[in-house]
Amino acid sequence: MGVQERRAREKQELRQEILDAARDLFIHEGFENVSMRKIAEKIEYSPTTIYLHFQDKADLLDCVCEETLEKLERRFSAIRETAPDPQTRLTQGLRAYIEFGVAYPNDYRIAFLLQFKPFSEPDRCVRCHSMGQKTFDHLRGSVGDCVQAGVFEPLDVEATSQALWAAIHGLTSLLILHPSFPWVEQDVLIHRLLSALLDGLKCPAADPARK
Amino acid sequence: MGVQERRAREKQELRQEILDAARDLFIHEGFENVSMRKIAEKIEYSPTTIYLHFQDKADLLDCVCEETLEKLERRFSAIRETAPDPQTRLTQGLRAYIEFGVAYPNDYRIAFLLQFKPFSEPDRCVRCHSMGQKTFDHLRGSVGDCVQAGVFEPLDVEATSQALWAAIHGLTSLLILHPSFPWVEQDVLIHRLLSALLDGLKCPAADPARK
DNA sequence: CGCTACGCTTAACACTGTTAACTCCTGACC
DNA sequence: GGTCAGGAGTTAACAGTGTTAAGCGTAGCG
Repeated sequence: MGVQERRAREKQELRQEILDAARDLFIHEGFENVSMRKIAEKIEYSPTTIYLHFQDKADLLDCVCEETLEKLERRFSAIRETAPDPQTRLTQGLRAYIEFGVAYPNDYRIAFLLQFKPFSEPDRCVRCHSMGQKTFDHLRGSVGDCVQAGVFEPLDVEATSQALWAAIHGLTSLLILHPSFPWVEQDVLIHRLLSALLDGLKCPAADPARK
Repeated sequence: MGVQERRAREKQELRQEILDAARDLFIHEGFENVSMRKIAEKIEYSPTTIYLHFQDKADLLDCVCEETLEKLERRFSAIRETAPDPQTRLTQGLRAYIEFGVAYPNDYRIAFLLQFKPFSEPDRCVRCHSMGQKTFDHLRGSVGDCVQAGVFEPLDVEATSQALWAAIHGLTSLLILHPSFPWVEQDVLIHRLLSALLDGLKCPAADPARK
């Protein structure tokens, strides 16, 4: 009886242990600098043991990526709870996205920069795919609410959400990938991007104080 | 006498041959799927010959990247010649950037997505670094001209240029890296991003026809 | 002719992800 | 209690990677 449950639990525990080790190494040493043997060494098992719990290295990455997206999703949920109105919810969400990426560059890299490679089978990264959708829903919801509230002109919510994501992803990934570029002060840059974007969407009547 | 010149020329020719083979393979099979041995096989030399002309694989990538940036820079130069006014020059430039990335995804990937990795010595990618600056100068120039011409409000040209680059890089790289994402029609998306951005920068007085 | 310099190759090293074959132990059944 | 099955974990190996050290062979010079 209960022996099976115990075994299953132990198996699950080891799986989590592998995942923790992998995430830790990926983040601190970079995905491509971490070998299966290094992960194995960290958890003090043989390399092949990992393959009893994960299909391959990409599968491991997929699972780590899912956890990262969950973390990001929780931030958005928290903002949704506390933001007083649609516009600040949207603004805070966009800022939080960029700041998340800057604060955890390697997490971000795993989730958005190297998870989806060209020349790889498209049926990969199943886990993080659905989690990614869930995260994007927050953005879509925020934009939709802004339109409903009359903050934005009536516009294509889907296209606008995608455009906003693209813009903030661009800034985040450039800050991560090109740290040596002579960027202006980070807050200034973020503010410049967000204000340009949002000013371009706002209903003129909604904010007469706009100079 | 002249034998040295001939030898130098032959050396240069082989170097270019390696570069051509490498670029071709990188673009068609993806950088990480191309080994030094594959490149060597293509040019019918031994793998170690490559090391007589390039420091290592990353150096090869750097050179390919430089060529790509030159190609992009030539596009911008062409636009500069033909565009009738600053605003259309800027718009066309931004569009051209995105379309370049979409048309040559692997070139773009090499130049902007995997050239600058974290965890790599910062003194790498020397060549493409300066070429990248030259390319960015076009954008900065366009934005500056728009401000001068009164199309844009007086604004921080540097920060705005960087924000614009970030936004279009974001869209370009997402379209490349996440082709399976349910994107809206591409032209709609590009237009949505650009119009939101530029509307947010324009001097209200400059375009009274704005609805 | 002898020699040197250099272009190029062979062989090797220390890795990589991944698989097949094997061991060994534990729990279940007769 | 003895036998057997299953499965967790191992070792050994394969085919490949980037890169380097050592050696070969020839072309050009004195």
